[in-house]
Amino acid sequence: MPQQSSSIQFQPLGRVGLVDRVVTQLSEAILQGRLKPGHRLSESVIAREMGVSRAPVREAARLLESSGLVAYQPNRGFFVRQISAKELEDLYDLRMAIETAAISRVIRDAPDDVLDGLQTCLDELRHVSAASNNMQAQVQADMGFHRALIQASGNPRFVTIFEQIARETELCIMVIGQLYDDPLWIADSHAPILDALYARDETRAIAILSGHLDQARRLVTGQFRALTALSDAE
Amino acid sequence: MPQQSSSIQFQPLGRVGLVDRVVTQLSEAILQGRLKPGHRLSESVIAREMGVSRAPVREAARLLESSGLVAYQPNRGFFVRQISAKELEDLYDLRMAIETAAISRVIRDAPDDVLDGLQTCLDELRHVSAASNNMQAQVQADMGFHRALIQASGNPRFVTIFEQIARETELCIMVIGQLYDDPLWIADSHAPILDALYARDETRAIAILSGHLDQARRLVTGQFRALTALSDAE
DNA sequence: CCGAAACACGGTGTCGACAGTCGACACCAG
DNA sequence: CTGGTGTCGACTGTCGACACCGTGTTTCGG
Repeated sequence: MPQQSSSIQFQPLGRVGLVDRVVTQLSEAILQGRLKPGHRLSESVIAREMGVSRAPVREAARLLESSGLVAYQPNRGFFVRQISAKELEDLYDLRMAIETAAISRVIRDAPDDVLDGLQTCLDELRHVSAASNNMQAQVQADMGFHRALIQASGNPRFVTIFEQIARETELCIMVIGQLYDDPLWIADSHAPILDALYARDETRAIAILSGHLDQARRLVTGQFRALTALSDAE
Repeated sequence: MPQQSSSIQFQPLGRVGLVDRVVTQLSEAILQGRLKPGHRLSESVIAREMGVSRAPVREAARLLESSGLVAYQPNRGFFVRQISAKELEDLYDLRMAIETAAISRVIRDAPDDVLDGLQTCLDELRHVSAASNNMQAQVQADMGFHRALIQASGNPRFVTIFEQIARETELCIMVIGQLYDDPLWIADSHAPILDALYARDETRAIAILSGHLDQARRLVTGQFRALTALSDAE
């Protein structure tokens, strides 16, 4: 009866361990705002609710800590990370450093067909921001372009740091709720960067990117400051 | 002795848990070369040798993973991180990005007395490299100056990333064994950076730092490539 | 003699339990 | 009312045990 000859009938069924599943559930809950910043993550409660023991939950929490979504206090446990306005500013400084460095490497090393991949991301971004009112989708597409830019640098370490920045920024934007008033601005502000890349004009590309990020920083931190000041007052 | 009032008689006694102690022991063993890159870290063996259970060892290993000293393979365990030559190059690219960004912030924001702190580090560095033949001490002093520079930027995130870079670089240098032939070069190549900082000349400071790091990168990666090619051949 | 399946072993993944610690609330003296 | 103290519940820190997985070895059919 085991007809299991050489064919491919079954895909490897979710061979993911418990830790990964807990990580997924927790990070989704956090990034969807169901677990708010500052909220205490009780290992016991989570373990009970997910039907697993505390060990995988604990490891998942440590993993989430190193990706910046939760904070750990010795003998007190894990809390959903509360990012301050200063930290958000610092985050944009770091992002500026990484992305400008990535641009230099891209202009120096990346062939034109890699840039074509970026063009695809840009089209996708333009399409999403024109068609949809879903802010989260717009943010995702925006991040997608920057992610592709950094991947094009060929430095995996840039990518991991960017992923962390993206997650934490997303966490802040989640707090804000609504962000852009002009969806078209997004795509239009990315296109000149790609133009400069095709032209291999490093100075111009960096200048434009800096301006773009500065504008985003002002927009995001401004609204974030307003929101946190509001909720602190309560 | 001034009659200290009832405020400070006791210092908060260090409440270090088992995890921290395991982390310390392991990272020291790795950084001192007693555990060589690629070596498997068996939780059970370490736990038995340190007289603790596997749980703290496991957590310590996860911590060391996020600081880049060990690598984790699912269902296989933890291994002392083996850094490739490409990764080492990428590491220097990242370091360049962080340090140049830090310099911009320092020149823009840091008052002169912070720069005086850097001067102290530089003196220390000069003293160590002139007096001692201990390579490890020289590397420490060198990193100390760069660490102070980055701390002066006022962005804690730069600092954490630098700490990670420093640890991994140290891991590579440990593999090499002997590095500098001219100890005086070290101090002399740092001084102009500080001069440019005092002069608030951002372009010059960045140019000098870039040159300095490029030189260090060439020196380190060159020897590293030679060494790893040698040990791969065996 | 050789290849594949069964096996044994050491390892990790997960679990439930117990002791140590923290924070809140009630309690007490002044 | 106020500052300090005792008590308690909930949680984390750590442990030993067991099942499962990966890997090298043995065994068996050809």
